[in-house]
Amino acid sequence: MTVGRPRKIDPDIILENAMQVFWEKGYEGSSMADIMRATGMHKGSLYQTFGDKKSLFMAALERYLDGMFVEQQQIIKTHDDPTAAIRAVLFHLLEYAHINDQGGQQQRGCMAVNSLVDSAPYDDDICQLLEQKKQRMIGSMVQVIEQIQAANPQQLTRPVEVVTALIGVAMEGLSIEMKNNMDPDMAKAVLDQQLQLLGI
Amino acid sequence: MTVGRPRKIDPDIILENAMQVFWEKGYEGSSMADIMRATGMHKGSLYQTFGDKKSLFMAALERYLDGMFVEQQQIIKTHDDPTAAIRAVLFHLLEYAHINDQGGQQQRGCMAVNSLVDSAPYDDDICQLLEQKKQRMIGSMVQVIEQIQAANPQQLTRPVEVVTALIGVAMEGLSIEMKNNMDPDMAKAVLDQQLQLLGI
DNA sequence: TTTTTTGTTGACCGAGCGGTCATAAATCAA
DNA sequence: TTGATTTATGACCGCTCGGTCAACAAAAAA
Repeated sequence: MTVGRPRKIDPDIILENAMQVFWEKGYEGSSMADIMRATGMHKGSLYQTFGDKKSLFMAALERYLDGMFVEQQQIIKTHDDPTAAIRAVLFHLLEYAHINDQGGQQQRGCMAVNSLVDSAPYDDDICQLLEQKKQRMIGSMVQVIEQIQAANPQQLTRPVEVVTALIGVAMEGLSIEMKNNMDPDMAKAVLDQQLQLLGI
Repeated sequence: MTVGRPRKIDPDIILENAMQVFWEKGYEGSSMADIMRATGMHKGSLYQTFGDKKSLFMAALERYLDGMFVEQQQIIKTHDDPTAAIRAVLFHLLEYAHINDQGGQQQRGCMAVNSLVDSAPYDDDICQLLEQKKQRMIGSMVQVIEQIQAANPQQLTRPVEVVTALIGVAMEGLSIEMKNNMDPDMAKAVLDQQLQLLGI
């Protein structure tokens, strides 16, 4: 076994709880006191484990993005029909933005989109992290869309880049609307319309 | 003339400068010191004139929204063709989000969309103000869209509410993308594609 | 048991925050 | 000139913030 006093709490659980706080309140809006409350750790330990607030935030954001990506890959894997796969992924994303298990009355939206507005513009590191993970997600979406095109060439009349751009923009818009209490069913209906327009 | 010491600066100019700060940095990100610097007023005067920080922010936000609305009405008035009118309004909105005359290297996005993410979720008053102004804007857009439908019934295959929802979501998404340095020409291209999809 | 290593704790720090207020300054009315 | 009225100023206040650190606790190694 390793030398020294053992950890009281698994750092992964700490990160998960910290992520929930950042997701709900944003970077600036979350104080270290909030995170202490949510994690049960004292600030000294948090700083020793994660460095500073920004590093903790970026670790939490990466956890969020990676967790989401894994879920998406699983969804894609469980669908044979690529159209069904992409729809399932996007509707799952909406569900993700809707849930708020911190007990707040407000919906949380997508943590990535939230960060895009309130953190990324003021920090290049966060900006880069988001861009990198976004490219990864677009990459896997492109694969699925190309499957659709291969199976049914006349279904999609527009280039893949246009389709992904329009989907991305719509998802970001919906995340914001949901954060401002758009009815989740309404959000799903809007997404459905957008996908119909695109032929998906 | 009125009794008492005259104002050093027109409150309207103060509000304009304060708005620029809030637009660029958001509500939480703007300190009263920032606003003092931008307006040339000392905090005592600001508090006497506007009450508190939130009231100042709401006044600035309302100024932004009303200014934008007036510009939109003018654009609509100068176009006979309703399709051209609605396109002009939306492309003008993109231009509006792109300009950054504070000298920052970052684009500002739309102040309303920014507020939707970083202020509205935590304050009912701001939320209400944004909702009210949004309804006003949707109202005037509905009028134009109904003109399109009246002139050419088979151009728009979907209900007005669906069209406005899809446009709104796309504009919000584009505002975020532009805030994260999407090329303005790219943003225009995406908007053009979205409008083509809708038959506008 | 003693030493070494690692994790935990909470008091403490300087800085910046939003907001207040007594005082000074600038105008008009008398 | 004097007093009333309004605006401008900046020192000041209490609070919260992110971050530090020396003392303490718990385990393995000696």
